[in-house]
Amino acid sequence: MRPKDLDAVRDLPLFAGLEEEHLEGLTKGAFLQRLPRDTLLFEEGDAADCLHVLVRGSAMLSGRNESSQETVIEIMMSGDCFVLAAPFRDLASREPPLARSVMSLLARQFRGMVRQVKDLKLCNTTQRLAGFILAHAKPETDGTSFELPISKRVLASRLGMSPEHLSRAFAKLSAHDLRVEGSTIQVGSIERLRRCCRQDAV
Amino acid sequence: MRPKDLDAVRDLPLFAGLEEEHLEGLTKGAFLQRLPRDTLLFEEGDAADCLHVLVRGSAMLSGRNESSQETVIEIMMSGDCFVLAAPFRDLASREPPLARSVMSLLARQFRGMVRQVKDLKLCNTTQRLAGFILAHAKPETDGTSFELPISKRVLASRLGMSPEHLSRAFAKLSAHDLRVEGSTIQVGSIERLRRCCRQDAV
DNA sequence: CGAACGACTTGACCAAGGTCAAGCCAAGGC
DNA sequence: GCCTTGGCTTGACCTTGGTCAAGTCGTTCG
Repeated sequence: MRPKDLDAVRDLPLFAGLEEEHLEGLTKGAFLQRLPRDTLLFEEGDAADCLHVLVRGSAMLSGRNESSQETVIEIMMSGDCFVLAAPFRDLASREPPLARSVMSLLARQFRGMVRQVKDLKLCNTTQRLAGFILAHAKPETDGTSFELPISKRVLASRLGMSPEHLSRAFAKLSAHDLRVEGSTIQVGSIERLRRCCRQDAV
Repeated sequence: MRPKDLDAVRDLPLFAGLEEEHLEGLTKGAFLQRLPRDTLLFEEGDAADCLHVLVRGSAMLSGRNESSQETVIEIMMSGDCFVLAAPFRDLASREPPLARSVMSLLARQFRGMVRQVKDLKLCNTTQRLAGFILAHAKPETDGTSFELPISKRVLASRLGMSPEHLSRAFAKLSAHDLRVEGSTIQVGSIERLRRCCRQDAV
């Protein structure tokens, strides 16, 4: 790695105040990648085994729907770091458990928000509701039922739709083996619900 | 604080593996709050001086528009922790800088996503574009101009609209002292742009 | 018990934004 | 120079979902 690029990395706010020896260790194995445009850096589910630092150019974090539409969730510019999961491993073994816990909690909350952005951009109201129900129906067996933890008014707001439209979304799902009675939801078929999330043609 | 509640807190995954003495120190000043419904716990901008652990009931993280509409961004249930910024202070002084940096970076990325969720739910396309421009127009002086760092197609996707509609949004803003020429944006009046974000009646 | 309230539903209408098609224009290839 | 390509814009049309109003039903309060 060229000293100039290495310096750019070492000067990042992320590494500010780090002792030289620690910094040395972290950047020792570092290498510079020059990537052609439109290169896929990594995909959801890949092992996060690299901390990426964008030295020049831009990169996009994009999300994909069940129906494989795509949306740009965040745009990274020079100096931005991503896949922070990467330094976790090192930190995890060296640092006290509390730091680790806080980081993993933050990371989880972050993923939750990314998920919500994806849903808002790529799913219609019925699909978002179906997704919410799927996430809350435990155990994931046909016929399982659960109580809505919140009022339908609040649920509508959380899902980004009007209360009126939430009603209509429930009505649509009722045609797909879902029973709604007050705040009790009974899922007739997990699979049919999943299919609602995937396809738009219901 | 009742031993039973204290135990519930100590058993949280967040504190898993923590040495007893450290745990003692963290929970020593803890207290249980019983809050009536609809209590406002804290607002954006408040000093984050408490780590909240939800023992029973539910809480909402909600966002508010410039035009003071409101939306529910996340719903917290029993066992959830929030305002993780809180333990930062303690950690920051005790832990190595890297852990601190990673946490603050994660926190920043998290806030970015929250911001995006708010925008998607509460702003129309023109307002989102105006917001993006305001965030990228540096210095924040009338007449300032800058280059779009990405293609308009990608920008549209990032802002959650079709490329066609992005064109129309630019056209609308052109009536408000914004000049667009290729990928060069010139902001005639920061104030007028801000007003676009606030009001819906343009 | 009856009134009032609040949460939800339903219907009619409307507006924001997506889609499709056509056209413009600058850049690159022949 | 001319043609093609790709990014952007514009217009016409349509879908999704919001808004407004009315109605139902269960709960609380006199």
